[in-house]
Amino acid sequence: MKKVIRTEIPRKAIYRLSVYSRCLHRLENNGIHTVSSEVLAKAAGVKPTQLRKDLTYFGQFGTRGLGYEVKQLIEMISELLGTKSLQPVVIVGVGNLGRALLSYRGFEREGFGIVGAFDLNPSQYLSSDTPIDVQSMDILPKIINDHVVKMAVLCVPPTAAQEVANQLIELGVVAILNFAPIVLSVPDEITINNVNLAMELENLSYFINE
Amino acid sequence: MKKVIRTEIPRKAIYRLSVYSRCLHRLENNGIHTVSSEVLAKAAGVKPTQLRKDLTYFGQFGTRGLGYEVKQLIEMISELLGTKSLQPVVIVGVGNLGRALLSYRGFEREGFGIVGAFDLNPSQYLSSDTPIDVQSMDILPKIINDHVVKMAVLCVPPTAAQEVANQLIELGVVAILNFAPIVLSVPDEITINNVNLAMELENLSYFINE
DNA sequence: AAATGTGAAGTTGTTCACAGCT
DNA sequence: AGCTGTGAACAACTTCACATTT
Repeated sequence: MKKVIRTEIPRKAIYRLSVYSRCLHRLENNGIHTVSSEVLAKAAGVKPTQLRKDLTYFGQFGTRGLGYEVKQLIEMISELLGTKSLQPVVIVGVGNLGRALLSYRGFEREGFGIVGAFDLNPSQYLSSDTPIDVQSMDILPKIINDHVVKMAVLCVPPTAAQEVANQLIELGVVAILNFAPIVLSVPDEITINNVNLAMELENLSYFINE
Repeated sequence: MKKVIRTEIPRKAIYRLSVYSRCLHRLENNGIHTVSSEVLAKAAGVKPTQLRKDLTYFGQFGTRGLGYEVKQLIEMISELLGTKSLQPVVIVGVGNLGRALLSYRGFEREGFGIVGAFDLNPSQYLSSDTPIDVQSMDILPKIINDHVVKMAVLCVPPTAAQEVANQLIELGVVAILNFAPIVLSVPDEITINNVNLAMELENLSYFINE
């Protein structure tokens, strides 16, 4: 039944939850305890009705005549997104981009713990501050098992991406953040999010032509 | 009139052009000269009708009974996206993420030339292979002018993002790839593409809850 | 015969308008 | 009185069905 409900919730609405969460944190830091859909929506760059509709996909969290309690909304969003506990993540493929993501410490800051980096060519890469071990692909199964890893960041070359994705799925990974510029074909129950920086630039380029 | 046509083309269709382009290059490398919407769509992970509809937003490029000429389609897409000539880009904000993007050489590979990196704290950062100069923000106007830069990658902290965006727009930048996790408010004629890695992970996290 | 191009139908996502709480 | 929650209207996007071309 949970599944049925989920298929009815627009993917975009779930993305927006992350946006709302960020805005709410900012409000909280400013000592604001209660917020109306109008104010929060403005901060998030959406229409108030959309915010309200998004929230009602998951339940009723506001008080009519008053608005939403900031703390409670934060709580419920992080509950929904499953970000209350640290989520273990592996990075597979440590070329230029993988290295870049490793030295960028953003993942850790946001509640995701990188429990391993893997590549065909294991090595020790000295990031700006701490050394990071890039392990052999042989160790991948053990690490995924030991840490019960469900999430992977995929930075291998496009030619290898499908194969590695299959491998990850076989090992129990159910969500992949894919940086390889190819369309992965995976079973329905696996979630893929694609990030393609070159595509973002190309897209911008389209809008430049004056 | 050009503008009018454009507003009718779904943003998603323009993203898909990039996908098609990649697939077409792969086909070309495999020595394939002609492709049907069915085959190309499969490679791109979309329905054939969608591919055809997407293309007809821009004109008629196929031959009935035959399909599309690979080379010609590649040509027309890169014409549309404006990727035929090297587009100059500046990176503003060289913290962890900015540094990561600099050492990742993906932009250059895809036809975008980084003509400058800027930060409040100029420095020389030694990337894995070549040293990169991080220049003072004072030089930004000169560089943007000299290279006629229309595109910027924004990696400053969220608190500074809006201000820097305003500055860039003032200087003539019309397209911004924004990595800062805030909603930028800009004039309609400016295009913003947001990339937020933490949000992508949070989104995946939602789908993990078994 | 094969495959594109496209108006129309269908689906999904957004916004409106207002009923219903507090 | 103020602001949420929501069915209904609307808009955007996708898919279908088929006429059209080679």
